[in-house]
Amino acid sequence: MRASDRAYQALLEDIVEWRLTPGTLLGEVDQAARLGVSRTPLREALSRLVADGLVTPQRGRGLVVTEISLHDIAELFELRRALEEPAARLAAARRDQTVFEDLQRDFRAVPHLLRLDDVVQHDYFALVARLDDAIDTACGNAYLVASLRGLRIHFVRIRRHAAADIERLLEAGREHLLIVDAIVAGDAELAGHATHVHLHRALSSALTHPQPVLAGAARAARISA
Amino acid sequence: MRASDRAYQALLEDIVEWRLTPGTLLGEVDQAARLGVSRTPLREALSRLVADGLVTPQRGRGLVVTEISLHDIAELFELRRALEEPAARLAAARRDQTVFEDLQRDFRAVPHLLRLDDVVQHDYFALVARLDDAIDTACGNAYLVASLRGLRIHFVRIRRHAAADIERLLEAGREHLLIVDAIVAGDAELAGHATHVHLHRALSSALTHPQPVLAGAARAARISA
DNA sequence: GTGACAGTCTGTGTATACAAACTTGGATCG
DNA sequence: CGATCCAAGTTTGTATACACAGACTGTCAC
Repeated sequence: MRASDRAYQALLEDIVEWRLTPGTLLGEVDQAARLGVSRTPLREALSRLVADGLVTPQRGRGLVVTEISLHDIAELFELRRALEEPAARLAAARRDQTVFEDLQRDFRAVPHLLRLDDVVQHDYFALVARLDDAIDTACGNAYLVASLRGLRIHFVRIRRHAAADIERLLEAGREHLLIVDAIVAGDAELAGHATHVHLHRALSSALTHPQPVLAGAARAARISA
Repeated sequence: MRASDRAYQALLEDIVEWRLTPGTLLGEVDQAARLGVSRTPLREALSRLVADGLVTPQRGRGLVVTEISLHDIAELFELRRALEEPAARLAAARRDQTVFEDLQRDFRAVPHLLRLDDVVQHDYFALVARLDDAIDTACGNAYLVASLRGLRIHFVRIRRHAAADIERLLEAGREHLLIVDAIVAGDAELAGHATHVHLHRALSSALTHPQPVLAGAARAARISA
């Protein structure tokens, strides 16, 4: 594996897992030393992260981990709606039915999954990731999928510290199930609208339960400013 | 200006203007020598182009200028619809009215613009670019705008050698005018649907008038394969 | 005491040198 | 005659060194 790939993966993980918090200055020599690579591959990794939007060049300071505010989250949800509604519609029209029938079974079992203990929350996210992959494959549009992948990186960062309200997860499971049902039925309109509903609920939940980490991020931003 | 930026701009122009045709192998030493920069900034420029989707890593051969087929164009139009419809809707809701009233005047004058001679086609594209910028500003969503910008790069490449049918351009002007009218009126539904109509017509036109360059690209691909 | 200027220092941008991997051509063996 | 292996060359990946620019600090002058 290439050193630049390792550096990219390591930095991506660190940012997404909030080990590198928003506003953190990413000096090339520091990070290169920390990750055990030289500056050349590290710079490539950083430029990829800039392209992803996880790192921002800040005039006079260098590269910093991108800040994320509640307003950013609202904008991200707007873009997500723009991309995921058409993706769901296209998936409903072009799907491989058996794949989504499997997902149907698994999403019906979500209440079981979440009732056991709260470590299984991870399993639930893995299931959602499977749905995302299935939709990506089914919608059959490489450019759309590329945009979706770029967008989802931001959401795994947000989700890491989202309020893990079990009631909300169960509700989200039901919303996802409806999307899957619609795709199985080949009902593009319903798939799109069910996606709209799901994103609306998810955003409402995110905005009414302000996440502690975001408050922390805002504080860090004020300090570093 | 940084050497990596100059290299990026130069390569971008070369690809978009079809001086570097699809399938062309971009050797690092060759291009670095041609552009008068060393390999380090050139590699950064290439990685940005890969992120843009204009250059593709081809296993075993190195980096090549991305191929573009009629199928790709259809997929690009799907993504464009996904992004531009919501952008138009948001712009209608959040616009600064005076900006779009100016555009209204200019789009009404398009028949004049195009009747003079066919060099002015360039002025027409500049006007469309102004509309794009106005919508970007008005829709007030940085993430959506970033995705749109990434997408538009592909369309300037396609458009360079699109069949310059004057009738189609006049029709496109009328379609754009309707979008502007809807935004001025604050009618989000109409803005979205007018955008849909415009993109549908544009795609139909692109598919029914197969562009000679794309045929050339396909031939080049066969030769290099 | 405050402001401005200069010097130093840190950090990014670029170039070059070196190493490793892959491809291609040729030669040898089956 | 064909296939496989080896070797050489080309090309990418990585490291390091050097140069330049911008920011901070200290001192001097007003």
